[in-house]
Amino acid sequence: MNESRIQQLREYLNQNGMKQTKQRDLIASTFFKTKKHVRIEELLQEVRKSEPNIGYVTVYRTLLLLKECGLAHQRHFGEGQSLFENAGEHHDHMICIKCGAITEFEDDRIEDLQEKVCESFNFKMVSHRHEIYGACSRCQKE
Amino acid sequence: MNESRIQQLREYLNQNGMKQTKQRDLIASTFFKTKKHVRIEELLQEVRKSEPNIGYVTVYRTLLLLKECGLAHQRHFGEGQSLFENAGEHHDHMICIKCGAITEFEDDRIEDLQEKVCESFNFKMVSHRHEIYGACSRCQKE
DNA sequence: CTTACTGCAAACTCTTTGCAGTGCG
DNA sequence: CGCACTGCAAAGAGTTTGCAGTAAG
Repeated sequence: MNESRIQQLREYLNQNGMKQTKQRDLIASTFFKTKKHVRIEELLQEVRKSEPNIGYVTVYRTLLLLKECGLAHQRHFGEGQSLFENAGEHHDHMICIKCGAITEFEDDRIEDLQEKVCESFNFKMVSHRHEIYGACSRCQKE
Repeated sequence: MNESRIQQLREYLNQNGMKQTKQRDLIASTFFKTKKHVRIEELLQEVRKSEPNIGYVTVYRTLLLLKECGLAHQRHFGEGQSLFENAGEHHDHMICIKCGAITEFEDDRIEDLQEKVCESFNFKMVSHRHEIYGACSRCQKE
């Protein structure tokens, strides 16, 4: 699974005369291991466990690269920093406005209706985001 | 319509020992006249037509105030600045990734399914955003 | 008169770019 | 070896805060 993505990245690098480096390998494979959404700073901390000298900018640029070749999506929940998520793991999000917990959901019926809405506007969908904000079950009790 | 919102704002101000000022009145009423999404800078330009000395910060703080009392929503499409939109004019958005045009849509069936998803997760929805990115009909032709 | 508001300027936060040195191919 | 990549440091973009003067109640 991760292997095929690393492979995909390598092909992209080759095709564009870009180089494979140990930083990119490390950052990408760490990112692919991450299931959840990750912010640049978090991923930086993570990769620094193996390579303490890696810079913020390299992580940043590698994520942009992954985004470019379609292996990552960049999201902007609420305010503040970007979060990156693995492409292919598409899902929508429920975000708790109290504790910040992010729960994922997927509903094919919603996806279908979405397609229909697009058709009716003659709009060609490339991607979408659907986020629900509210209180998660744990926070409702308090 | 706008009147009742201004009224609502005034009540909120009173209840919280805050003051009614000509800047707030102007900013709020200009905001309520704006149907579409507005960024701070745009609203600033608009109100400066009547009151050239109004500062960015005042517009900013007034928008936060409106958000606080539920009269505005703050959104973060893509990257960059925030956009504020009138509460009550709920709709979802289709954003053209070429020309940036924002089209609004609403689909009750989607809203219903959304409610159901929340129920199944025991999640209490407060608000949501649903955005579709792609090419608008005009840009598809090019 | 007292207390909140305004508007300037400055501080912050996160992102993006410039550049000299490093290392892949 | 040449050219792309790294990592630092500095520049940007947008937002947020501190403060002295001003005005609402």
